[in-house]
Amino acid sequence: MTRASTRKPGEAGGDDQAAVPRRLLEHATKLFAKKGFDRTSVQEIVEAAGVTKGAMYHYFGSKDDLLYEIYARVLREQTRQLESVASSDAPLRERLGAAASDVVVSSIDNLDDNTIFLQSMHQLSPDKQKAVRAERRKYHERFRGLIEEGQASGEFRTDKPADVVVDFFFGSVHHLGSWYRRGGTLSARQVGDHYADLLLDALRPPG
Amino acid sequence: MTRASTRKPGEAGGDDQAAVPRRLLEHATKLFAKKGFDRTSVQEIVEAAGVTKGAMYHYFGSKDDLLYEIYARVLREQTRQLESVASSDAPLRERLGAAASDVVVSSIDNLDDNTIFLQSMHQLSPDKQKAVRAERRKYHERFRGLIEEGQASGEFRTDKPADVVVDFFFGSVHHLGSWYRRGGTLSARQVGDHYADLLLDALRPPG
DNA sequence: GTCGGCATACCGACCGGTCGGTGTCCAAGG
DNA sequence: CCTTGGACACCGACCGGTCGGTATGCCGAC
Repeated sequence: MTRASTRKPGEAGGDDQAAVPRRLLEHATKLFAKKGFDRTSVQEIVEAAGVTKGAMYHYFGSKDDLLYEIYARVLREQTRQLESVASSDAPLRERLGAAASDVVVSSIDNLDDNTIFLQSMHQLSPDKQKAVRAERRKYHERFRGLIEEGQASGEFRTDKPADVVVDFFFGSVHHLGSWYRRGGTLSARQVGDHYADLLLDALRPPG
Repeated sequence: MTRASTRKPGEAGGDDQAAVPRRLLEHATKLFAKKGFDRTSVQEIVEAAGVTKGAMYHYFGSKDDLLYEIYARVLREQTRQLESVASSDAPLRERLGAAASDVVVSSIDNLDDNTIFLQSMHQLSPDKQKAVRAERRKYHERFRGLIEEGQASGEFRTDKPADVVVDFFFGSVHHLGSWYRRGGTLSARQVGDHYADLLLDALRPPG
């Protein structure tokens, strides 16, 4: 019977013909999010993707690698997005609000990746974990910079350390996956705007 | 050689003599928090606790049971605390502030339990998971009640759904474990008060 | 013919859970 | 006081099964 397809490896097509690494990543993401990293066997992943273990270990060095690639993709995308918003020349409140709302929307759009991030990060090998953390910290620092800018200009309260506010906010963001359900009453953008408002208003100088 | 101790089973003592179930729970908590539920073998737990597998399966029906007991303990304590604060006759803002600050402090005091909650809940058997979720929802509903009370009285803004605010806040709380480190510059209570302030100020009617 | 891109068969390690047995304490009988 | 018996707490060897990873072979393209 042989796996259908006489196509070239890199060639795109319908769904079946999508590049093997992409299919693997895609199905691994879904399974990791649904059952957790440890509970998902390599066998399940390759079956879902319609290939065999040989194929997987041809493209990825280990099961860990699969997880790491998922992280890296998410981090790259979020970092890119933040950088683009934060460095515009709009007023500070708008930039922070947009950054906050955007990260919520993108977290909801990719709820699976978000869930994995939350639950499985500590299962990565120590060095890969370190790499992820470093990237993550850079992201947080960029975000914190926006808050500190507003504190320096007097727009934001100064009685709350900026890093506490950052951790406060990203805690909320990371936990979206535990309550947000598609098809609910709120769209991703609505939640994003609510969250952004709550953040900005929490930052108003006390009076 | 025989396990030292001619004490009666229930009898308390130093550390070695603490009741076996307690010791198991204690070490299981630490190990689960450090390495995750799936990555921790029953063998490791019983070795850390200084007993054998036989002893563990004498007191707990399964590895899942161990995890469930840890959850249940935390939930009972937090629910008790919230109920006590929420039903006092202090002004609303004080009650909500105290509830918020308290849950942060208790989450930090038991960072391990908190970490486990975050990472391992989905590894419980479905029925136990359901039980935990139900208890958790009751807790959130009680908390939400406080916010709705303030919205009804005009003290709090009404343009943000109370349940969104609750999820926003508890996201932050659940994520304390990913950044708070003992020995840092902030005490648990300081963080709690910061978080409570941020929540209360985010709830001020917009102006 | 040889090289990338897979498939297939298989290995060794480990893991949760079980189960027959053992030591200890206590209560009752003599 | 000593014996007996049996409940309770625990021991530790063992088992079936699973999993990540590997070794090897095949096959079409160049």
